[in-house]
Amino acid sequence: MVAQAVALFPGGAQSKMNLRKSIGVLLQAGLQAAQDTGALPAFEVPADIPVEPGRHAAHGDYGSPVCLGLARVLHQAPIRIAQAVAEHVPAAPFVARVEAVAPGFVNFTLDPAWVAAQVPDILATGERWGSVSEGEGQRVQVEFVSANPTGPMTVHATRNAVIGDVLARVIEAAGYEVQREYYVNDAGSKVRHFGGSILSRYAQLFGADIPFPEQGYPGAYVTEMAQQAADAFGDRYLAMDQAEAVRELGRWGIDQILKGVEEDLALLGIRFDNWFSERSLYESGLFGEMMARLAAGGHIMQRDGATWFMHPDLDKDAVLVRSPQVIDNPEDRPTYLASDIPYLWNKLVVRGFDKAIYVWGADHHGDVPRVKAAAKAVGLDPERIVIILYQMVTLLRGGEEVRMSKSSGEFVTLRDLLAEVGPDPIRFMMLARTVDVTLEFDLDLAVEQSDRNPVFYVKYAHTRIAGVLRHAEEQGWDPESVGDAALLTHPSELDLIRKMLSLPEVITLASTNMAPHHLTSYATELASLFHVFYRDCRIVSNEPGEADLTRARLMLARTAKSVLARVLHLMGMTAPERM
RNA sequence: GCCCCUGUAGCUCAGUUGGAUAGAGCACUGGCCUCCGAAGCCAGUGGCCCGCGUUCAAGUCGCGGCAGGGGUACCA
Repeated sequence: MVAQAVALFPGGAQSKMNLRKSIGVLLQAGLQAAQDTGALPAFEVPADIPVEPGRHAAHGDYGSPVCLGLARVLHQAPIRIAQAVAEHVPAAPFVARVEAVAPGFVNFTLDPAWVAAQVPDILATGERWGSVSEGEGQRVQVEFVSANPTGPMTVHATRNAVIGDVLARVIEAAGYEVQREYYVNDAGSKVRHFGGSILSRYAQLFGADIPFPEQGYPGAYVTEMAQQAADAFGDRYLAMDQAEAVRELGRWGIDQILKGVEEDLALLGIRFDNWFSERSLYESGLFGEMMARLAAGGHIMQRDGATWFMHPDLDKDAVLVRSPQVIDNPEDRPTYLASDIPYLWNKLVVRGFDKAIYVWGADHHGDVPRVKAAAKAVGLDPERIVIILYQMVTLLRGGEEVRMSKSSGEFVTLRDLLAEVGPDPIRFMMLARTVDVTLEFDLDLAVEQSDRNPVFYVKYAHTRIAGVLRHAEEQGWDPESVGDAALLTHPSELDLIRKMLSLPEVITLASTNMAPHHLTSYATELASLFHVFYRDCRIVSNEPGEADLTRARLMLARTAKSVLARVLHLMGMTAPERM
């Protein structure tokens, strides 16, 4: 045993690493030490050591299969390697036992006294508990929602909003500097179609007949907007040139819609640092610069009077950038890709973000290779682009799917959901699945305030602790007193603390995998372990001789409450004192 | 046709990048409040779409099927 204490996990606010990684570092040291003493032949210590939480009590708290993989390189039985490593792992204050177990796992058991001693640190760290420094201050941008501003937020866009927002929160907790941006698609033909739709309805109010655009927006909200326009502006748009009226009403309409989107998102607890106009990419001349840059690189081709983008990575020979069907304004008919290229340049070069994260519905998956190819073509590293694709949402009501169709203008909006369900269940339900699966959103379940609804389980644990703390105060206990953590020795107490100690790992996992759904399962597990602790351990005891234990348990309860609040807030949910 | 996602318990889903005995909620059955919030806890029933392959080890990787959803460039 190498007599070298390793301060890998200082705990508290200074904690920059998670326990799993610390165990990995210990294993690396053990692998090296075993070679140095000749217990193992020389080989290169792997840079990345797999460590995972033990799934069964017999496996300890963490285990690593690294020696199973080394068996081939070293031409030795994995169990022999594991034994050699286990003997050479340096001592660390948080590890009580290191064992080699057949067929070749190295298992670690945390020291219970160390575990208990972390409680005051976690409590003192408060809402910063769980933060890690993976990001090392890198500046990243998360662009999300970015729904067309031609109609209210749909449930599909709501999933986007929740994923993007929670991702941003998690990435911040992982040590990145994050900007949240909404990309406003205010260029192109849809503004015209939208403006034309409003104008047509508007004209009807004055008894005039302006045909409804073929690709117009039929929803009832358009008619309501026309009424608002009539109230605010009178009939002035009938007097002016029709194309001009379409343009002005289109821009006015977009502003109205965006205001509504901003309000609805605020009710969900989501705000953006920046709203970025697509049109500005054309007005600033950046689009032209990018086209010139692409042309210089031989990536532009003219065909049928249109402009096409070419790149060897594409499965098609070329992708349309700009259409020949230009009328008066040449910027009116760009394609999606056209603005995406200058936008990307703006993010990564002009504004200098280290990474650009996009949250897209899976129906856009076909655009991924194009944007990556465009990045390469203008000389940007495609690794700096991270695109999260999430699958569709289906709504259930009364056990049946609610059919939605944007073309008919009939769809359930975020505003409907907020009125019917409220922000917390929306967020939890939208978050509880991986982005890769179609989300089934059960409206009846979401509104149901019962034990069938998982949303309330976590919040209930928080309020339950709040209730216990209130009770303690009524009994004369000082809720702020710091107890003696060494008295926390019950298995249910230690299980609860170990779960709290693993929050940094969850944040690392969710951030590196861009998988915010891990938070929901963590929150549920943490709540569950509190309930078990509550069942097994009387917190507030007036028995003589149990005053110190009560103080210690009150401290643990407050700590659990703090960590629960931290997780709820990472998910953008409230942590109520009563419910 | 081609591309992407999915297929795990009766239902809805996890499964920490290939590890040890595959987990949770709901539903169903039975138990637990004269003491801190029973929106809670405990116990029981029950599962990896099919085939081949890679590997010491496959729910996880590869190939081929089957099934469902999405996309397929002038709407973005």
